[in-house]
Amino acid sequence: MGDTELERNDVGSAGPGTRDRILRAAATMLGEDPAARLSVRAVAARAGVSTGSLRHHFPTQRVLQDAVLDAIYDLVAPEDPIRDIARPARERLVQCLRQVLAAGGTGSRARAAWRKAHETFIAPEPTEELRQAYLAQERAMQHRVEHWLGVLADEGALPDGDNAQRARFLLTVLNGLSIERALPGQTSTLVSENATLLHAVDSIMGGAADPVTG
Amino acid sequence: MGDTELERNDVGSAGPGTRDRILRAAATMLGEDPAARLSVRAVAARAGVSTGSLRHHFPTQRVLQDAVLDAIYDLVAPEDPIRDIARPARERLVQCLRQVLAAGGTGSRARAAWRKAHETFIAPEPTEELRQAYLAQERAMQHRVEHWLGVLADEGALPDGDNAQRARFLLTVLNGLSIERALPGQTSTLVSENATLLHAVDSIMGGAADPVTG
DNA sequence: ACCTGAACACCGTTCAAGT
DNA sequence: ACCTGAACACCGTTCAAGT
Repeated sequence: MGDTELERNDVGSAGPGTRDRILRAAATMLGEDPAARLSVRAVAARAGVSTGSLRHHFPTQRVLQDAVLDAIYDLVAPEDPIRDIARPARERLVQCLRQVLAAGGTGSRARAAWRKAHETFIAPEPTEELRQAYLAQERAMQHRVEHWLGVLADEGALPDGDNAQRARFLLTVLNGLSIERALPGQTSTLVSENATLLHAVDSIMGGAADPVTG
Repeated sequence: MGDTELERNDVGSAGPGTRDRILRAAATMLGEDPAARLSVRAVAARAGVSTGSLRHHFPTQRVLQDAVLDAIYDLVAPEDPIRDIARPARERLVQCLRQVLAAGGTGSRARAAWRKAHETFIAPEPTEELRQAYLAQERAMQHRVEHWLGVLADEGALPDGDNAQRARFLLTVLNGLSIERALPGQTSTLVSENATLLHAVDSIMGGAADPVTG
């Protein structure tokens, strides 16, 4: 995996090639509107290509969307801790998740973040447009976590299984931890948050016999 | 609250009424296949009703799906199922957790619940008084979950371990699922929420070898 | 108020046909 | 191998028309 690049034009000859043009068009559309749906026809039209041609390069809509996300991540995030093969797999995964969590901040920053989330996504009536905007974010996160799981699976550190569902599970745990950071509890955030994260990771890695209990 | 019922036929007169028939049809379809997509036409046909009529009772697809979930939870969870020794332990625990989740509602009710939570606990500066108020709630929930774990442990259905930490973990998952219900995603709430809940329970019961993967 | 069914504007995927 | 565009079988939503 990881064979996703936006550019690799061979010699002078012609322009970027159809595959790239499609990827570019889709990325541009996402740039203009993060909630863009990237339908076959819309992307094909934007790339100046037929739907059949698009399907030839990206046999399925899911493949297209993943490829676009991969291409964007390739541009934007050169490396992350998941590739640090010196350290054990589960430790790296926890590290990655902790990074996501850290982005939400703690204390008043966490509260501000959720205030924002509440204002934009929860308070207003959920129009179709809003739903799409949120789904775009969610899909990006989901894809990121799935990417990490994919790396571990390639190493053989993760048993075969439904990585999409595993990612959903981990994201739910992250959401739970994140909202708890914004709530006025005290609870040994330091200890119990970490235990929860570790347990969640262990539960998908199938390694530990009796997790959580410590 | 709790105004979601599958049945409440008045006197003799006619059958269940269109709204109920639709709800029943959808619930049946979910029973047959938990991954059913519940499209307008499929549900309408199954209920023996026109798409227009379906739309009259459920103005949007999202409303339909929320209503079905509410109806199912209403049917299925009348009172504390933890002591129902006829059924397997993990099933009962899932049931209890689902009940907690159901109390938060779906759709606009879920959003209202989180709006309230936001107003009272997240938005204001966390005074000591506020923290105590929240902690009281949290402790109640924690205690409830620990109670369930205690019952299962007494049966020998749960390996020895730190039930407090296990409860914390489960509450975090519930928080995550609950906030996701208030967010405008669509994501097969029906399927993936259930998978997440099952996985969370399996992970603390230490039973399954390779959970989540299905 | 409740219900019908056609119509509209979209989907994703398939495929014979071209170059 | 790559590309085209029509065709198929679906969507969710809207709406004039009936009762």
